Amino acid sequence: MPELPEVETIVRDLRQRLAGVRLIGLTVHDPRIVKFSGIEKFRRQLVGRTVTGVSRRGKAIVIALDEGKWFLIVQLMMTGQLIFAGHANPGRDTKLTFRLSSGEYLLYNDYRIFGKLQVVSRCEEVAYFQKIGPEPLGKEFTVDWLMPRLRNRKVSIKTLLMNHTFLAGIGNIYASEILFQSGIHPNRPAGSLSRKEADLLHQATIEILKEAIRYRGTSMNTYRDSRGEKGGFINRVRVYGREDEACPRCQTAVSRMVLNGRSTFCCNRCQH
DNA sequence: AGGTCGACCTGGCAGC
DNA sequence: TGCTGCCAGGTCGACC
Repeated sequence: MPELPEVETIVRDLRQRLAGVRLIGLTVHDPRIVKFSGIEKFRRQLVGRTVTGVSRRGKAIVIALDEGKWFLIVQLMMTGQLIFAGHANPGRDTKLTFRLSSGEYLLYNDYRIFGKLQVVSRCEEVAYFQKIGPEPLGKEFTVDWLMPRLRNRKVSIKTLLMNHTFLAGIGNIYASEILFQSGIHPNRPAGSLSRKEADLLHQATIEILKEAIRYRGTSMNTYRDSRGEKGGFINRVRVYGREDEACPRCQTAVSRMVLNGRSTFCCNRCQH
């Protein structure tokens, strides 16, 4: 479900509402969501600790506890949600309920149970952090970084954009949107991009992600922010999920194809 | 090494 | 109505 803009939206909200808040209780409604330790250990690692910071790396939420002695790492994967509630009533998909010292509750919902929550003392212990590439909105991501890394790659540029060991945080929706914005066809071998095209791709990546954060992300289906609200970028999506609708640039029908097993949307006339 | 594919899960929906 | 098959925003490991 959530990609970089959605996770960033959630992180900014959590930072406001969780800073200085103590976790005073934890109810596990579905033990299958506790995957990295036993339930009792998981509870002991969390209950009584105070949130001292919230940040993001790739699509993972990093919640610092007790001045960074511990970290709760949350990967929402496809269908995870972190939602504040004024009551403790779990919904059908609620897997965890945190009771907060602020009087609120924080629900972890996840109907497919793909999500991962783990408590570590050092973030480097998390396998995902060991392998992901740079942040697309960070200083390291420049055309000079990008260009040599495209060279000789035969994989489609869309598949490469979604590869988190290459670049962190871009998933299926934004890969299609970024390529439309760049005028580059998703099918193009990554190594075939010219310097000019790499430049367009670099610009579009930053523009689209920033715009999506400004609109609080995209809700195709299950994404909700920490208030339980949908993301506003759904109204600004150019091609994703718009098969047969008019391309916003040239009015040609948007086409859908499958690349690497994932739905991919583009305009065959605007994107080369 | 780089690239591709299925597995992990559940539920909604289209089609018959 | 009720069944079947397909689809879904991510990540990992097995395989070629």
